[in-house]
Amino acid sequence: MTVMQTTAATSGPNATRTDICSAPPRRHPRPDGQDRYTISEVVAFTGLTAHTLRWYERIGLMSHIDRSHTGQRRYTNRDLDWLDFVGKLRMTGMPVADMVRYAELVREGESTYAQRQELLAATRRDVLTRIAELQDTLAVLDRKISFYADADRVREAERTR
Amino acid sequence: MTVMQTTAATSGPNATRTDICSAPPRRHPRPDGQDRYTISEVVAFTGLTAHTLRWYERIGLMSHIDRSHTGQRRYTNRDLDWLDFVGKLRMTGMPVADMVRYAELVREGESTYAQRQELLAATRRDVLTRIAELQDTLAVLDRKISFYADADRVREAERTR
DNA sequence: TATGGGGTTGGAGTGCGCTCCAAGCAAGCG
DNA sequence: CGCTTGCTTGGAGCGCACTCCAACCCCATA
Repeated sequence: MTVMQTTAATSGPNATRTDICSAPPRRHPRPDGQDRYTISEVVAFTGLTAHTLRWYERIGLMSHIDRSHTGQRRYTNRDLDWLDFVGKLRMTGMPVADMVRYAELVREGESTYAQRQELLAATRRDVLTRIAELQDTLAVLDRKISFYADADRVREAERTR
Repeated sequence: MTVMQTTAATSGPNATRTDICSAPPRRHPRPDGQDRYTISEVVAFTGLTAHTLRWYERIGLMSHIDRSHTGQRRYTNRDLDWLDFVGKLRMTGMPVADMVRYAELVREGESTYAQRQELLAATRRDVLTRIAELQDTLAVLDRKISFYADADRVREAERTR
């Protein structure tokens, strides 16, 4: 059975004073400066639907998105990073309401660092629990699968007996 | 970061010809023979609600449950084992409809061994993917958490400067 | 100028997995 | 006997996370 390792990351002193802390090693479709993506581009990049993107904005999961002169949304690289992170949180099973709460903390600024840290730490604990549960499930599946494999072997033996 | 190991299990030739293959190392509340649990006992054991237990039966996720002479449900150890397994499948994110499909295969008997094996193998692949995704998420969380920890440190330093 | 292809909105609808309700029945107890 | 407790049923309702609809706007190309 393969086993993955979690890399503990360091965020150096170059961490900028931005909403989205600690720049991820992600490559953006276009460099900063030319990052004014239409909603359909973001759909293509993220796999989310346009409905979902607009809905995220309505419920406050994304802060106000830039608009073109005709009122169309123009997403930035930073928005993509945030969507990336939201995707991670979604995978942990965190309810959308909690993500909105985190987004609000981000909008409130640096004074909420401690609360954000605690929220993420709690999430981290949940994730560890989830992983352990899944490992457990994996063991059960392996047991059952090998039961069926054995049954197959036995039948084969009987057939060629 | 700790890492769990998945134990590959063997199911010996003592595997009985039962619906619920390969007996788990689970301890039952009462030994076989005295296992006629009321619905509220099962609620206590499993953490599910009575509503959910009845619903599981209605949709075919559990085969018909024994009844007392007055028509009340009496669950067996085997039923508990099945609920245990269902709980594992639920944790993988498998839709209830798929679990019902598996339950149907079990009811159809030995002829469906191959299909069951394939279904479980697919589930197993999903679980591995999920675990990998969660490990990934963990790395992101760790990065952000340590960003906030660093920010804390810096502030502390500034305060006592 | 018409047509098509993108985008906008508020609000309604959907699918899943429960969750609850109302009405009723059987057993045990004071 | 009345009362409580625990169970029964079919069907309705709920919360979540989308998902879609209708009506509209803007702009580029034929």
